[in-house]
Order: sequence, then structure tokens, then C-alpha cells
Amino acid sequence: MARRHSEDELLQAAVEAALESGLGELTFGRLAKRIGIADRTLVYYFANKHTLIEAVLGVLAGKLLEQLEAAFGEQRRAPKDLLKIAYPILTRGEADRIFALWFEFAGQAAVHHEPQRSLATSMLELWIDWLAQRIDATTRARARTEAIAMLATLDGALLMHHLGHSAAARSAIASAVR
Amino acid sequence: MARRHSEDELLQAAVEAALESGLGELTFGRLAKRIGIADRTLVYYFANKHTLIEAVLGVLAGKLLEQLEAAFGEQRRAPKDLLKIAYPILTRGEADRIFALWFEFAGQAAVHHEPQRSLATSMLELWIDWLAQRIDATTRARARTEAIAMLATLDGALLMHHLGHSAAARSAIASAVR
DNA sequence: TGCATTGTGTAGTGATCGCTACATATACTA
DNA sequence: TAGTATATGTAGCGATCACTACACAATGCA
Repeated sequence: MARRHSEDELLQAAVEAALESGLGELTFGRLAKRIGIADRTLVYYFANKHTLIEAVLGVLAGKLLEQLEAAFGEQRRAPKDLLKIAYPILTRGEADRIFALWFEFAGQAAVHHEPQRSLATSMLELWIDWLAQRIDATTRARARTEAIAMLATLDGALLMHHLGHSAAARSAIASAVR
Repeated sequence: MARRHSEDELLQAAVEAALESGLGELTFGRLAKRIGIADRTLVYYFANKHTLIEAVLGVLAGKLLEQLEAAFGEQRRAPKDLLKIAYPILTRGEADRIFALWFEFAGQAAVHHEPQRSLATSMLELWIDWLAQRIDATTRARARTEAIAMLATLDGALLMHHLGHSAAARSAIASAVR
């Protein structure tokens, strides 16, 4: 049968749906109705819900990395500078929404166990590594330490931001950058 | 009919169940079975699920405050000192589990809307206020700013800790305290 | 004693969930 | 052209969910 739908097209639709209503609202049934196909078709491509969510999170992480990559530029920088650059980007538009989903997922990983837990752990690990590579530090270990501290500050502030305390979050970043 | 169950007793059981398996697993049905009553009875006391969860979160916040209160002592301190005191407490035993639940709830608040959102916002507000009162600072406004920054650092590190990067989290706290 | 309030049990509601069984249509390949 | 792999549709499964209808039992108060 002609491939009427490509996995990529379905995944794209899933990403949009997730951005709109959260991962919790992302069900085979709802997504299928939204696209206009049978949920059976979705299950054919993604096997089970975790596979779907994993794919969606992969796309979202890619989007974030892309934006940050562009903003950070080539040369390594001090963590404070990176923080100053990253924060406004991550609280605007699509990136803002993506972080809301990240917190939703991370929250589930914190209480539930597998498989969310492992996925969240490895995603965080990926972020630490990626960030450490853009940090200007004397040693690789030092860069990693700085990356971790920066991520913790960033995540903490972003969580506040998403819980309706944007001003407080901005002030936290300002403190950290000073 | 004789009050065979007190609201407090049911709430206590709900708290225990939540600590064990997370808020997502906390359903009228499961909780009722665990206690050995009909779910109907739970609904009688808590009206709906959000009411139940709100009550549970209230108890948990109380437990945290109690522990921190005891550890912080009477006099106001510098944020770094408070952080140094608080972190080991919040990553051990019951407090550790409570924060997992907090992240679960905060994650839902970040994507979903009401009523979780407002509750999370006001709980965070409460924490900021409470913390500001134990911080040694020149002005009240300054204390609040420091409290916000401290909470952001703390939340960020704790999230890492809960996502399986305890060493990284400890390093983030060490950086912040230095 | 009678009556209203409070509390609890039994039963069931309609909705949604992830996922599956099964049939069948189309395309690719030998 | 036959056969196999791929793709999609229809239908439905059993489980769970939050919540409700309704009856009735016990108690406190008049």
C-alpha cells in the first residue's frame, strides 16, 4: 500500500499536539483524530506510548539545541555569559513551551520509575555534556562542573518562571549572573 | 452514624500512599482499597480529586517546613549557609520523597492549567516568603531577592538529584555555596 | 419520640485509556 | 505474475477513571 503517511509527518503532528496540550493529553486516540486517521495507524508506527513520547522529546530537544547553538556562536564562553544569552531565549515562544513539557516529563520521572526515569537521566546527561563543550574553562572536568551548576540555576529559574513567578525567575538569573 | 473514619485519618493514609507511589497513582479507588473502605466514603470527605491532592500537598509542605524550621534555628542566616544546611536534609528520607511529589505536581502545573497552576504558584509564593524571613539581609526586599535565588538554585539541584544525577547536584550546590 | 443531619454501603455510570485481532488493500520483488 | 512485506481500516477488549444515584443506618436535637 502506498505510504500514505510518513513517520516523520505523524511525529510532527504529535509534536504540535504535545506543545499545545502537554504530554499527558497526548494519546493515540486524540492524536489520531486530530490527524484524521485511525489510532491503529499510529500504533503501527510507534508501537507504544513510550516510544511515541520518546520520539517527541527527541524532536523537542533538537529544536532547543538548534536555537541555543545559533545564539551561542562558535567560541567558548563563561557560564555567566551563556546564562545571560540562554535565559531570554528559553522563556520565549516555542522554547518556553518546550520547557513546560520537559518539566512535565521530569516530574513524572521523579516519582514514577522506568522507563521515564532512564530517559530523563540520559537526556540530562546529554545536556550537561553539550553545555560543557561550550564553556570556557581550564580543564574538561572544570567545564563539566560549571555546566552542571549553570543547568541547575537555569532549571530552577525556569521552573519558577513556569509556575507563574517570571519576575522572581528573572531576578534569580540576575543574581546568578552578577 | 458513628464517625467511623476521621478526615484526618483518611488524609494521613492518602499522604502515605502518595509518598509511596506518587500523586498520579493516587486514585479514589486505589486509596479506598488500601484503607479498606468504599471509594464513595473518600469522595464524601474530599468531594473531588483536586481537593484531596490539595490536602495532601498541604500536609507534605507542613512536614518540610517543620524539618527545615528545626534545622535552621532561630537567628537569620546568609543564604549560602541556609543552602548548606537545607540541601542534605532535603535529599534524605521522607523529604526526598516529598520533593519528588513536588516536582510531579509542578510539572503538571507547568503544562496543564487550572487549578494545579494556581495552587503551585501560591505554594511557591509561600516558600519564598517563608525563606525570606530566615535570611539575613539589609532590607526586606533584598531578603526576598536572595530567597528567590536560593530557591532557584535549590530546586534546580534537587531536580538533577531526582533525575539520577546526585553527584552533579551536589556539585551544583557546592558551586553555589562557594 | 420523631425528625433532620451525617455518614456509609452497593451499585453503576459513561468516558477514556493503551493496545490487539483480524481482514484487506497496495506496493515491491523474484 | 505470484507471493511477500508493508500499511491501513474496522472493531473491540478489559481495565481504570472520577464521580453519582440511591438506599439506609446511626446519631443528636427538638
